Amino acid sequence: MVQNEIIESRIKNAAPFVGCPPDIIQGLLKNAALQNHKKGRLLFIHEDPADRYYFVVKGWVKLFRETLDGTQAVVDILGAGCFLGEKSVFQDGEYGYSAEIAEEAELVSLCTQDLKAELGKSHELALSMLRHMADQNKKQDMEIEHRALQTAPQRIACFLLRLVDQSQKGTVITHLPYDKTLIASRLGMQPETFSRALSKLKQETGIKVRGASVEVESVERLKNYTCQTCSSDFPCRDLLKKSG
Amino acid sequence: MVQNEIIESRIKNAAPFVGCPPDIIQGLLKNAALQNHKKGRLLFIHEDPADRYYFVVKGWVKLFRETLDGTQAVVDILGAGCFLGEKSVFQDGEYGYSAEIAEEAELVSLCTQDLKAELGKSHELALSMLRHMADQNKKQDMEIEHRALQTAPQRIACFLLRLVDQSQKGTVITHLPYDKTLIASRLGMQPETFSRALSKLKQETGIKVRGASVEVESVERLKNYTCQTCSSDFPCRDLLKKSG
DNA sequence: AGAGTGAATTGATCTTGGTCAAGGCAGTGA
DNA sequence: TCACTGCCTTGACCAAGATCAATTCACTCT
Repeated sequence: MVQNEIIESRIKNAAPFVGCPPDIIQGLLKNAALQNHKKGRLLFIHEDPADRYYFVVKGWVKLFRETLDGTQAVVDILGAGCFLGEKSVFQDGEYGYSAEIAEEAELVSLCTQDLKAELGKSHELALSMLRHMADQNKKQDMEIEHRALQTAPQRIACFLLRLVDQSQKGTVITHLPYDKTLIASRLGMQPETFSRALSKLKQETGIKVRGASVEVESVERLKNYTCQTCSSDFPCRDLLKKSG
Repeated sequence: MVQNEIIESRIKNAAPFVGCPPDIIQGLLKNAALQNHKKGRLLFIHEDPADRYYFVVKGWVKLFRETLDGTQAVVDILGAGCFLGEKSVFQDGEYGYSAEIAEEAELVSLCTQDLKAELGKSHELALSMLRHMADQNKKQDMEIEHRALQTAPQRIACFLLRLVDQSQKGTVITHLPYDKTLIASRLGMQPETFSRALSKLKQETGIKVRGASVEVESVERLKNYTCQTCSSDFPCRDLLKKSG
């Protein structure tokens, strides 16, 4: 059971599970499995019956929905430390979106039935899951606000601010975590718009971009440019709380 | 304690409280009070410490946030059967938005401390609150999708479809629940855009509008016009579940 | 009935981002 | 090294919705 120990060490401190007694954690992990997936692999499809949910150890997963007329809307891109499909337990046992591997990923696959069962047993688990859901809620709230009020360059700046360690002074260098096209879809814009908006952002805030690496000369300047049209002060409240 | 009985009868079957044992309900209502408020009354402000949360018995409440540069973004408009401010319990005891009476309203004001205490005691309450939060989540998901993919006339049509009893055949007549300006802000558009989009909708789907009353000749035609750009079939899943 | 108020409509113009088309650039594989 | 592929960028044009300004409409108050 070496694999199980690895899984346990990675997952037991994840947001929805903190503070749970060990036997509940064991119950949750009863049917867990560590998996590796290649880019492009489809994990599940919107409205399919949900038997598994997942925890991201490494890599990136794209969540999206498809409309009747075929358009694809990206819901989120999840990285290490995030869960996906876990909310199906409260939503008639169906997935609320489709999920596809965006960059080669290592996942823990878990059983939704186990989650349901343990939720019924453990009050602690229910409470931390509640906190987790509330955080998700807040995150979506901000997403709605951002999409409504921010311009394309501001949305990119906001994305960058969330990448950099905000406590740092002076010049900071970061790397875009995945393709620009994917970032664009994550931010709800077209690749062309992303490209142009990034150019504008360079002019306006003095950042420098070469390939995937971004040099932010003054975090302050980025904040001034972006956070005016936001209802909460920077650093954003949801930054410290991870898990999708 | 006549007032308490009135309150209890109205609130005990609300989504987050269903299936709770009577003593827990009593605990929740310990510091409850029935209130009447005039239009324009500010209930609480974004990021203020949250001591009360509310249940809407009658009327309409506007939820919104204000950005640093003064723009107001409407989060939602809540009617009878909805809660507001209840999520503060999981969000560091702060309100996630400001709330203002949009149309003369009757509310039950409840104590967040009591909610917190009872959540700690009752596993049932935690579980139904969890379901409630999941529904909210789904609702927000749809909101994001709609704002991204629907045109202004489609958003209005979607709003109308949610007003009419969808099972009805033939011509249906509804009434807009509040001012057009308010509906516009709820749908994230300007009043002018709303007006023009409504005209277009009249042409395209044959609906008739006079003042606040709307005559829908064919619900089917409205669906065809709107639901193409949506990822879930009509009738939308979230329709049956109320409570904001 | 008439004045006054706020909501709603309409027109003209502008801005943002989307769409379509054409290249450019970087990494891969023979 | 050279083609091939996919990602990214750039340009020209378009469409949706925002903005600004001017009425018009509906309702209340006197």
